[in-house]
Amino acid sequence: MTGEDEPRWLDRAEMTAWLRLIAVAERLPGVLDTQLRRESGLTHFEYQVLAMLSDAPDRTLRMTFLSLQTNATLPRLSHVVKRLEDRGLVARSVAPEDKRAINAMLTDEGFAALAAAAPGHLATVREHVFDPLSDAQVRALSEALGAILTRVDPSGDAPQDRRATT
Amino acid sequence: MTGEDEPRWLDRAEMTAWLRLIAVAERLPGVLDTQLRRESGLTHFEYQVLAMLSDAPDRTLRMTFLSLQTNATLPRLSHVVKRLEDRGLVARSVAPEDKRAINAMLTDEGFAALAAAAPGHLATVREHVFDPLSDAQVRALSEALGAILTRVDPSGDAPQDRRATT
DNA sequence: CTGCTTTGGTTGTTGGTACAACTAACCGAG
DNA sequence: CTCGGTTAGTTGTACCAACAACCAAAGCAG
Repeated sequence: MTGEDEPRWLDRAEMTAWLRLIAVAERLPGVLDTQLRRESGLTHFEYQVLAMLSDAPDRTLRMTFLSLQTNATLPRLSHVVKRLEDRGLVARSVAPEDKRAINAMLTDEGFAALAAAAPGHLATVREHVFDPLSDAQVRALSEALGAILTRVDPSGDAPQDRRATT
Repeated sequence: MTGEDEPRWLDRAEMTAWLRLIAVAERLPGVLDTQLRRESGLTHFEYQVLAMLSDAPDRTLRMTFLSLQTNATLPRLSHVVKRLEDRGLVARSVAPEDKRAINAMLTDEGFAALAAAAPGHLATVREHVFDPLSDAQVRALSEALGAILTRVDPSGDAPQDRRATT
């Protein structure tokens, strides 16, 4: 059916890069989650949601937009936002102009929780990611990851730099 | 107690790199898992375990070593290997020289499952990761990730290039 | 304004991972 | 040889995410 050649194997340089990429992809989320949960009682994903909201006009965003920006499926976001709402960190309301849509808004308590969590999180990110990198390495890393993202996320929704995530 | 300064905020270049890094770390595992589960009935983590074993002498490795190489905790590996054993892809046996240790060995069926899964997986890796990268970008990515790994995984256990993972 | 399709979101279930507690084997000091 | 500590691994629980099924509002054809 798909009369394609056997794709060529990875050479040694590609293999090393690949092993390192999956190692980072596997371990980094755990590092971030562990620090945030211990010191702030937040998941890294919850932190991202709060951070996105804190930077939005009126601290308010649509669920669908949030799910794209945070690399999450909509069901996942729905569950998480419900828990955040139960904890008083976020409020939900029906959007006036489209009664299907839901606006998630960061509450004052949510903002306070984010502000309390941010310094420790930022320190962790610096320590584990940026401290060991030179400026040139940061640029090179960013460029390579950007190229990968065009394939992993063809719609190109993810990395809208809206100023504050960390 | 820890009389440290507020760590400096991320500048714009760092922010972009950071957003892209967490986007890749969040989405890439899902892409790999989805393809492998649909086409081969394997998790990416299960695939890694089988691949590590297939490249080892006698297709046999100790649980602890496997857990380090695959970036997994020991409890996680224990659960997964048990399931793989139930499916006949792996066999476990007590190590003769240390009766605490367990040797996991790839069975013939396990090797067959790996061989069947490999081409599709390799194609996915090429398509989503290496196709959009130049050789220079691969080298730069690898170098930056290596630097990050020294912090995320201080013991330096992860990326022993044992030839075959993908 | 009727019916079909698409879009936005929620809910239930299932499966996998983390964390903590536990058992068994090894090992070194007395 | 035995006793405390360490290492290797398993088991149970609790939580989080993926997937599928579902509901409601919007859009659009006729």
